[in-house]
Amino acid sequence: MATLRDVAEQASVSVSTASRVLNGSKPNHPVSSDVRAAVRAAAESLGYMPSAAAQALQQQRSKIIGVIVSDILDPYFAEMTRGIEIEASRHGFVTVLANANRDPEQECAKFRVLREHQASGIVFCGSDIDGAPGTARLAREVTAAARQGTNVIALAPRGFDATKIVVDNATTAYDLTHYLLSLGHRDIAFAGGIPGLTAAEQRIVGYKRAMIETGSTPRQAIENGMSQESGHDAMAQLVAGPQLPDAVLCTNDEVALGALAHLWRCGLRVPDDVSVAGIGGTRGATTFDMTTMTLPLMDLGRLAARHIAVTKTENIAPIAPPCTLRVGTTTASRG
Amino acid sequence: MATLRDVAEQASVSVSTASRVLNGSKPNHPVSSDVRAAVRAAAESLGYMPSAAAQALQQQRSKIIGVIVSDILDPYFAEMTRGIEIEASRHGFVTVLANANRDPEQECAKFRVLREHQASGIVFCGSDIDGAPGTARLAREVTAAARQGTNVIALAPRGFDATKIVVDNATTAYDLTHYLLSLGHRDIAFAGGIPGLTAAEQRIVGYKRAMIETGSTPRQAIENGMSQESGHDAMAQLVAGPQLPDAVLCTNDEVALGALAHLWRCGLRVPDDVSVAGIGGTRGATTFDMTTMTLPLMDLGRLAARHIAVTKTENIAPIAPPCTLRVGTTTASRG
DNA sequence: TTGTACGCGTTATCAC
DNA sequence: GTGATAACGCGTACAA
Repeated sequence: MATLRDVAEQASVSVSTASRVLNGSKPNHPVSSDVRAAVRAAAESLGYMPSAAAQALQQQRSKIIGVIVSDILDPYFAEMTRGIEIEASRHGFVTVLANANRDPEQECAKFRVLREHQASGIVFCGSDIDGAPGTARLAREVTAAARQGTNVIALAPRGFDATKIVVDNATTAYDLTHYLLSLGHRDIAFAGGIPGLTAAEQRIVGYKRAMIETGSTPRQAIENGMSQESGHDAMAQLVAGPQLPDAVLCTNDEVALGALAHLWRCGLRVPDDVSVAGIGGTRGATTFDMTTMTLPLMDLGRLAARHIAVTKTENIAPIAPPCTLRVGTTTASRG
Repeated sequence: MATLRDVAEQASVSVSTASRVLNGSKPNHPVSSDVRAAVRAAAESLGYMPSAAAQALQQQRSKIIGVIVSDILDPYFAEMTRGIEIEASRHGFVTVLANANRDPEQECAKFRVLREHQASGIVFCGSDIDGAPGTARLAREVTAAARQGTNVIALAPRGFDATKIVVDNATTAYDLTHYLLSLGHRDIAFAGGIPGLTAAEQRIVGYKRAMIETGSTPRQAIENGMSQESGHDAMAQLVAGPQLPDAVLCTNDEVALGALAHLWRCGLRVPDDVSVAGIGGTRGATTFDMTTMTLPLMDLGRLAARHIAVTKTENIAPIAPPCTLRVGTTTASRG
C-alpha cells in the first residue's frame, strides 16, 4: 500500500506538502499549483489511499458513526440506519452497525467497542426498557463517554443524557386513536409492545388518554412484542376472544402487518370486519395500503448523522420533523 | 482517555508488559501473576480502553468487516447483514454497513472507503448487474485489493474474483417451479427481477428450464424490480391481463409480498384464484404463511464473517448450506 | 511557499 | 520475566 511518504518521494516534495495537498483539513493552504499537480499525479499513479487508522490515531477521532439498533430486520430501524448511512457517507463517514436485541448488556458491550474505535458519534435508535438490569451501567458508561467528548444521540426515549432527536410517541398514538374514534369506532384494542419499553409504553398512554377523554373504555394492551409474529398472535387472541373489537391500533407497522396476515389467513375482511392501523410508515404499510402514522424515520437518521459529521460551534440539537397521518384502506368508518 | 502508558506507570511496569497483559496476542506470554494483577487493577481503575486506531496502524489491519449491501431495507440483505454482525461481534470485529443501491459506482466508492479503513474483509451481499457501466472498474479495484491481501467475499454471483459463498439460484427457482407444476399448475408466471441482475436472471433460467422440460410454456418474466412495489405492480399487470395465471413465482419474498398485497386489495383469493410463491424465506414469508424457497441467508452472513475473522492457514472457502422448500398456504393444488 | 521533527497508542524485536 | 526502542502513517507546530 502506497503511503504518503511514497507519494512525497515520487513527487520530490516533503510529506507535509503531500499531506497538505491530499488530505489538508485546511483546503487552501498555500501550495503552488505546480507542486499541487505533481503531488496529485504521484498519488494517482501510486494508487495512494490515506490510512484511516493513522488519521484517527493522529486526530484522536475517526470518521466513524456507530449505530446501535434493536433489530436491523425491523424496517423501523432499517429506515433509520439507512438515513444515517446516507448522510454519513455524504460526509465521508462510515457507519458501524451494532445489533443489540434490546438487551442493555449487549448495548453496553457494543457501545464500548464503538468507543474503542474512536467513533465520532454513537446513535441509539431504539428506546430502552425501564428498570431492566444493566440499564444503569449503560447509563454510567454513556455519561462517561459523553464527558470525554463522544457525541451520543438517541433517536428514541432514553434514560441517559444524550442529544435527543425523538418524536412524541404518546401524541402519535393519541392522534391515531382520535382518527379511529372519528370513524365511529368505539371498541378499539391496542396490540403489541413490551412491558417497560418506553416508546411503546408512551404510545399506550396516548391511546388510553384519547379513549378516556372521549368516554370510551380502553382495552388492556396486548404487550406481546414488536414483531410481525407478535401482531399475528395478538390478533389471534382478539379473534378468539369474546368480542372482536371495531378497530385494532398496533404499536408499530410490523405488528400491524402481522395482524393483517392473521385476519387474512382466517378469512376476516379488513376494514369491513375490523379496522387495523399501525405506527411507523414503513414500506410494508404502503404496500398493504395501511392506515398508519408516518414517522420521519429516515430523517431522524439523517439528522443524527449530520449532527455528528458537522462539528458546529454551537451544538444545538436538531428537532425531529413532524409525523403525519397516512390514511389507507385498512380502516373505514363504521356505520 | 487513559493510554497503555498511563496504565504502565500506574502499575510501575513498562508499556510492553502492560501490553502483554492486556492485549497480548500471545495469551500466555510469561508474566508473573502479581504483575499481571497489578496491571489489571491499574487498567480497571483508569478505565483503560485500547485504541483500535493505534492497533490497526501497528498491525496494518483493523478488526473491521465491511458489508456492501444493495438495500438494507430489503429483509433479504438485512438477514445476511445480521448474520455477519452476529459472528463478527463474537470475534471482536465490528461491522461497517454500506448501502450501494445496486449502483456499481457507489459500490466502488464504498469499497474504497472500506479499504481506507483497513477492513480485514469486505462482503458483497448482492449480485451485480451484468454489463452495467462501472462494473468493470469495480472488478479492477476488487482484484487489486485482493492482491494486497483484502479478503473479499461474495454472497451472490459476482463477475470478479472473490471467495464465493452462494446458493444455486437457478436450482431454487427450478425446484420451486417443479413444485408448482406438481400441484397441477400449468400456466405459471414469473414476477420480479432486474434485467442483467445475475441472481435474478439465474432464477428466471431455472424457472424456464423447469417449464420447458415439462412441456409447459414459460411466460415472459416481468422484470420490474425487486421490491414490494414491483410485486404489487407486476401482479396488477397480470390481473389486468387477458388470462390470470394459475400461479405466480416471484423472484424474491418482497415481490411475493407485494403480489399478495395486490391480490388482497382487489379481492382475489389466494390460493383459490391464484397461487403465489416467493424465494428467500424471510420473516414476511413466514408471517403470511407463504410458500417459498428458504435460503440460508443468515448463515451465509455468518460463514462470511467467520471466514474473515479466523485467519486459517488453509484458506478453504466455506460452502453454502442447502436451501429448503417451505410449503405454505399461498399455494394449493389445482383440481 | 515548503521542509523538519515530533507525537498519536500500540505491538514486535531484541536485549537484559 | 521484563524493559527499551523502533516502527506503523499521518497531521501539525515550528522553522526556514
